[in-house]
Amino acid sequence: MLSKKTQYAFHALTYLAENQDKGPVLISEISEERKISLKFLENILLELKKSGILGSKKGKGGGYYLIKPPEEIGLAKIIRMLDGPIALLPCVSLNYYEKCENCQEEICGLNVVMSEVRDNTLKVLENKSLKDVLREH
Amino acid sequence: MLSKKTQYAFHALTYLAENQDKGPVLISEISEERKISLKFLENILLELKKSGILGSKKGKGGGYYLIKPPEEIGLAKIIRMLDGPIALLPCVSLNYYEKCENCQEEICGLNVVMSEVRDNTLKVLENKSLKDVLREH
DNA sequence: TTATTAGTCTATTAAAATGGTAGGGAATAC
DNA sequence: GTATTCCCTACCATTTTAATAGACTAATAA
Repeated sequence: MLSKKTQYAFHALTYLAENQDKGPVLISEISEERKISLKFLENILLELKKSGILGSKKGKGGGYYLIKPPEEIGLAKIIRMLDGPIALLPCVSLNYYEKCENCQEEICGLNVVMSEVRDNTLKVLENKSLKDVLREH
Repeated sequence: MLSKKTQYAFHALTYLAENQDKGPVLISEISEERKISLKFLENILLELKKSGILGSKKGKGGGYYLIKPPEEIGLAKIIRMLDGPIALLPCVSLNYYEKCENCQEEICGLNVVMSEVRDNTLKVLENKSLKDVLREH
């Protein structure tokens, strides 16, 4: 399951996407509209900024904003940034690969099946963007 | 990611499947062969027994054994038993459904995408059995 | 230049989940 | 009846998760 953090991130990002025309949006506005703890949301948005998805502006008229159009922000990327691996096993993860301790991958049947699961999942997540999960699109 | 518990369960189950002819297998044998902490493995096997996948026999000559042929033990079932939901969001889980707090499912784009992910994942996991992950099959 | 606004950063915390351990109890075989 | 083996309950340490606190910095407006 996705963590609350990632779920909140999706809420925040879709809100930002749906209000792109308004310029920078206040953390507090997103927090109120999407019912997310203000301070928790602060951390999340900061992390998204550091990952290069969001820009920000301080002072009056400031806030957060998307720095790329929604259709260029892939869902898989968002999940990986906040939750880490998408794969079900470390030994089949493309971005967070780790060798299995007590199993030889070459003859491991699980490896094969879990690779298939991963591919099926990524087929969806890598081809869908923020735009695909907006209310109006 | 699957928990260690579930990963160990797969190890143990494949070991049992590969040694079905030998009758009941000792926990300690599985523990040694697959390098799993004995006491932790005890808990796991017990849980699998309670879930109706394994049988056991006490005393000399005792141990654990599969009570169904490997091809009848689906991978999705094993994961759900030990790790819970397979879906990425509670609101798209078939077996552990929970309503999202601050979103209306009818108009939620994430819901649609995550349902698709779930279906793609289950397409694999529900159609593969223990037999499909054995070394020799 | 000062007050205000709004994001930045570090630390802390409480609760839950994870991974593992301990040890006695109960059933079975010999 | 004793050795064997699973059964059961409780416990523990560590990590992760979700959330909070508060001081700090940058931008803007008056």
